[in-house]
Amino acid sequence: MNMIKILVVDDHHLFAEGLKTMFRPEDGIFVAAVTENGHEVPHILSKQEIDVILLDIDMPILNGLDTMELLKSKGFDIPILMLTMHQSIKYIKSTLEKGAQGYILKDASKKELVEAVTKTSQQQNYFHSKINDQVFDYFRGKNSSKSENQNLSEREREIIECLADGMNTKAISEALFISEHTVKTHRKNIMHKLHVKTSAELVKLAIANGIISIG
Amino acid sequence: MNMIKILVVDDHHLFAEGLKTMFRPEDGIFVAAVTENGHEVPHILSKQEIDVILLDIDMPILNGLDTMELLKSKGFDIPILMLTMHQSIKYIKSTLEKGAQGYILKDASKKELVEAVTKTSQQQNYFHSKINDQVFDYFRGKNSSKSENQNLSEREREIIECLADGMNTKAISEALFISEHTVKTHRKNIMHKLHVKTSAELVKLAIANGIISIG
DNA sequence: CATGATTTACCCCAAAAGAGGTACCGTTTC
DNA sequence: GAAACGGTACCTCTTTTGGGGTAAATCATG
Repeated sequence: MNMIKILVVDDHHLFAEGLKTMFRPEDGIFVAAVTENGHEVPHILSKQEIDVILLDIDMPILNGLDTMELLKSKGFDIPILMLTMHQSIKYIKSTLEKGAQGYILKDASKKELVEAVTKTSQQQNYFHSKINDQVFDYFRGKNSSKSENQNLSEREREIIECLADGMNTKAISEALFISEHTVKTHRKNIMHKLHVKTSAELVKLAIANGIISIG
Repeated sequence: MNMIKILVVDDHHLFAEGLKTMFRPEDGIFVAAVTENGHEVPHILSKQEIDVILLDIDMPILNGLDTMELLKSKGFDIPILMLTMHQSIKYIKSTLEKGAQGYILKDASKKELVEAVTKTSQQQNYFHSKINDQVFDYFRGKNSSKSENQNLSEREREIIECLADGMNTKAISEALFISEHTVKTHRKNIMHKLHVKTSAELVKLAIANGIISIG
């Protein structure tokens, strides 16, 4: 039986270190490489054979989604299993769109991870049961409130960022070199799109959905 | 040399599982027990000898801070090393106040963790270098802008949560059975305490500092 | 080139927010 | 028992928000 060679990309050293020692020969899985930086992945892939990439989403330098983008642009086509603590539909959706093979949570059991890695290596999809529920929920409510969350224009995102930074209409208009009327129109449109009643709620929703960051 | 017996309390099975296999005899550390539920800790402690508790903060059923509270109330006095991904001063402050022996991040190295556990078992304090910086920063700015971030009253936190949920003054007053005047007074006081100019900024800051959650 | 999305800008108007006060009543703490 | 704090409530006032419109210029893209 051939061992499945995996590459772990995770900025939590301890977690990656733990995975390394967790797999036993009888699991059929072997951690061939570990890195905490997405930028290093192409280099590793060019030097050694990897069957599955275990990819964390939250990473400081290059996050999981951007890492997938990088790999795609470099022509790599290795099955990717996202391993993360997030069950937000936003992340799940993004990873699926970018072509991830599977999605598993950090609170999964070892058995589930072994199954996930095995399936992924065979080009099969794997989704943690908790994730499945989320996905179903999402598609059930497809043409209701949540579908339009992401189609904000760049300008609209800018406005939200300004609002989150405590700027009022006048300040925003000066910062973006547009009239106060325009700022008001944007804010109005955004609030209508996202179905929120106040700027405060807008900021919370924007943070929750990753539209803006908390930096 | 006596092995240090540790109890790992973490809802991320994979992480806990990884720790279990990571420690080697030469590290002098041995994972004696693992649980994902803070409620089970007293029971485990009464059944077996534990030298150090490795405690995660984010847990669904009983979080790390409440677990510490529970242990204190039951009279247990075993050194606790907080193991978490958060570097927010809020968590650090809370854990210190509750008497944690140390604080280490999940992106630490194995070497650092071994050092942390060892020190903790000897009743010494351990703080990850990243944490140290945070703590110093905090005390440096003690009587400036950031000092009052955390001393919001429970009522004030409630008000922020309502604002983040898109409620206006009237809605909040009805939800909390107080007058609109009172809501305005609270909001005013909060904004003054946290030095923010708008409710939108307030929500962002509250989320960033863990005062409210994005649920 | 035509259609649609984006960005821009304006109108009116009611409601809410925000900045400045004061003040009373319980706790807790010194 | 006085002081400090938290929660409550009220006042006035100006500024801002948010809801309802309309509409032009620009950009993208089929």
